[in-house]
Amino acid sequence: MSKRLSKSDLIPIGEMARRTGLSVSAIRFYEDRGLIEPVRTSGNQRRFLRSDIRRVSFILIAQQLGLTLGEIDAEMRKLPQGRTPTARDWEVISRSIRALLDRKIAQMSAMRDRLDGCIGCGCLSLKRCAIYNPEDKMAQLGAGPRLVLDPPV
Amino acid sequence: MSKRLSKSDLIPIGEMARRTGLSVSAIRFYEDRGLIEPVRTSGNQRRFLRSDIRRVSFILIAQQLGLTLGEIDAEMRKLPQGRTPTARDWEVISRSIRALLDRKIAQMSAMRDRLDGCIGCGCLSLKRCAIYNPEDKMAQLGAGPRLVLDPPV
DNA sequence: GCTTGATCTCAAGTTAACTCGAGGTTGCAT
DNA sequence: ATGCAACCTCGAGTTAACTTGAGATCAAGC
Repeated sequence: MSKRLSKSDLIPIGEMARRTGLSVSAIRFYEDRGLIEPVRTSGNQRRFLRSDIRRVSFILIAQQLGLTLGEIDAEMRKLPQGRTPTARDWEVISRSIRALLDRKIAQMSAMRDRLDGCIGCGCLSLKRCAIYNPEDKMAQLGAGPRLVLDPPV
Repeated sequence: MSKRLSKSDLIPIGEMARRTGLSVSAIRFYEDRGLIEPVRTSGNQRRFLRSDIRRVSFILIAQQLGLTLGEIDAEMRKLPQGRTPTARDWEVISRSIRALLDRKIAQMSAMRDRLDGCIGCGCLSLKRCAIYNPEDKMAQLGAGPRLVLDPPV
């Protein structure tokens, strides 16, 4: 006899929302982004697997770490079957995230140190400022929305 | 006799763009945001003062430091006459920016450290994860666009 | 006086990560 | 069988920091 799917194994979106703390619309949005792929009932309603809760948890944790949904998606697609991460996967991924965080912190620290050297100089010259012009071209931040570090405190 | 305004003291927008490295549209945008206030010719064209170059430089430097235009605007309005910052002003402002940067770095470092404790645990549980749930409610990141630390490398 | 390049305004598009609302359908308990 | 909460889709709105484009006007040299 095969393992039956009990009713409680297929979770509707509202319950997903309650269990993960996300809003219903956010969950739908993640589906649009391709981060989760619920099945559908005959009546076209979403039904999630229990493993999707873990998957969403993973997304939320990674977000707390400052990854964008794009970066998170990339990490997850690196997994063998594109599957919900296991404990082992999580270890691999979290190491790579750590490296990413380290780089970002180093970048900000460098900026702060340059600022220290700048306090009191008052140069305010684009041509000479150590911050604005550290070794020619650090200003690779590109177009579009700029570096946003934090919401206004 | 009064000091005459020589032609070269009133800078048109195109020259501003060349001198600051900004695009013409970005300069207009900054004006819309109230960050700069050029005068107008009889024919309604913008003319900038030399001091506006310093003002724009200041904006660009502060942006490199990770401040939003809103934060920059706030800093500048703190100045005595809402004037283009002098060397002394710059010192005061840069100290306050430094403090801001320090806070942001500390926040990220704390997150990274929590990640370290997490590597290998594989819990992936929203209820128990130290990252997702550090002392109840660190998750004050709010709605709207999330923490974006860096453009994709 | 004419041409040409620089400017002008205003509206709409871009990216990220969602939210909100309208108008319509499903699923489950009674 | 019916009522109603929960679900569905789709389009538009939000914020930040700009860009792009259309259609019109200005400034300056020849």
